[in-house]
Amino acid sequence: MQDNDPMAAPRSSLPAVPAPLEAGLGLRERKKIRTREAIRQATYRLVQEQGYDATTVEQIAEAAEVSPSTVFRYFPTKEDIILSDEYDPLLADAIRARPADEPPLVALRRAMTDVMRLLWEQVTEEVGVRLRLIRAVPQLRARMLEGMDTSTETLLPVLAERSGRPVDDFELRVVVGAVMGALMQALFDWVDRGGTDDLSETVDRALEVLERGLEL
Amino acid sequence: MQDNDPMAAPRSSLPAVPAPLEAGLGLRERKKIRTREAIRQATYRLVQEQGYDATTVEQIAEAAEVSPSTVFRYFPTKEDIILSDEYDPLLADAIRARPADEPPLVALRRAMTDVMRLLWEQVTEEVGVRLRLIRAVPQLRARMLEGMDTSTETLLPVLAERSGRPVDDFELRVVVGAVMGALMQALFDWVDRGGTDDLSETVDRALEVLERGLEL
DNA sequence: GAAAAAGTGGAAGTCACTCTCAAAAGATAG
DNA sequence: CTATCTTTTGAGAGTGACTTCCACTTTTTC
Repeated sequence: MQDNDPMAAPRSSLPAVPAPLEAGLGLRERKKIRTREAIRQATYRLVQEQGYDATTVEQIAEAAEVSPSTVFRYFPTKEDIILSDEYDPLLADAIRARPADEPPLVALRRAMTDVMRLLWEQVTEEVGVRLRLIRAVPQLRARMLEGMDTSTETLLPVLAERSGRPVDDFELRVVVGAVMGALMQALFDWVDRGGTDDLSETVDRALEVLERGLEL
Repeated sequence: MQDNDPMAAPRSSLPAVPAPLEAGLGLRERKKIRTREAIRQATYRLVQEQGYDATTVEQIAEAAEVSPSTVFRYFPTKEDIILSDEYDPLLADAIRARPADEPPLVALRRAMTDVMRLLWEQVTEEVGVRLRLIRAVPQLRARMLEGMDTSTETLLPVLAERSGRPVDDFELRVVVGAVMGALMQALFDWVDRGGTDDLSETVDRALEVLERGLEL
């Protein structure tokens, strides 16, 4: 029992992927995926019905038909049940996939809107629910912001490579920070506007503002 | 008993001011200030000795010679003992104090470096300790980021006025978000570099990058 | 089919945080 | 300066997230 936390969840700022295809996996793995999904579903349902704070882990456990201790085996914290996802590597790949002669910021923008579009197509509804929750519950907002910091660390090496700068370059870091900050506000603005129109377009507009040089 | 939480602490992303002058206040007020300061001091000391998680509120209460319930009367959460400050209004004023013909971003940069310089002169040591803690403890980092979001909301109306845009203007929001994101990474970079050189200069350099248009 | 590995539930414990209430201390009116 | 009113405090009893530990069951492996 080397690895006593075999299902630790990566953290980021975007919704979780839908259940991966249960292909060619042992019974154990399939069950794990289902349990994980059951907990997540139960959580979303209960939280929408009763609110985040009013929903206890015990209730979640009961609804997902597992014990409370199992809930914590799958997710390190209650917050993570809602916040965990695995989009950072997706975004990193999307950037790497852009033509090498594209300037870093443009590549980042295109990659990001691509990923957003994908997201939007796959899990439209959940994106809205999640972002609305995050906007409303301070604890979740704080944690999402931490996720953005994590994303920053993921993105740094990728953009360092593309721009030919060292990973710990001051300007690079500042620029990535600016992008994340801008992105966040764009997402919030989208939620405040009702969260109905195309998310990827909102993101694209935000990053365009940065490219044009932050004129006001 | 209208106001049952008379000492609620404003939140932001910068260190707390040193104990305000206890001028012409009743005994009651003076005691409150001292209690608040005692709690804060005790917390800083214990946290540096034992680490953040290892320090319980009970210990803090004991060291500050108050009851645990009193600690929570003064600070809404343990995190706030370290994070609470009142710098947002200071920054807002500093911006308003800039000449009206200065472009918004320039005014913001100058105001911010001014405030940072002031901070640096007044509470050099605490700034370092605080930022190092924030960098190291995930919970605090998350909460600080939430503080940046709060700061964003404070700054928005001020910059809206200066730029002649509505407060809910999309581009405005994105730009302020970008500034805060950049600022944060600049602070982290400063901590990582040892936190010894001039903080206001670091901040100034970061905002310069934004003004120049995020080239990489 | 038996041993090994992995996953689960249950119980007991810690700690942040809330609520309530009565006692203490400071402000205020006469 | 004393009686009263108001604010602040501490004590105690919760709640709920999270941890740790252990015995038990289920899958995998040989």
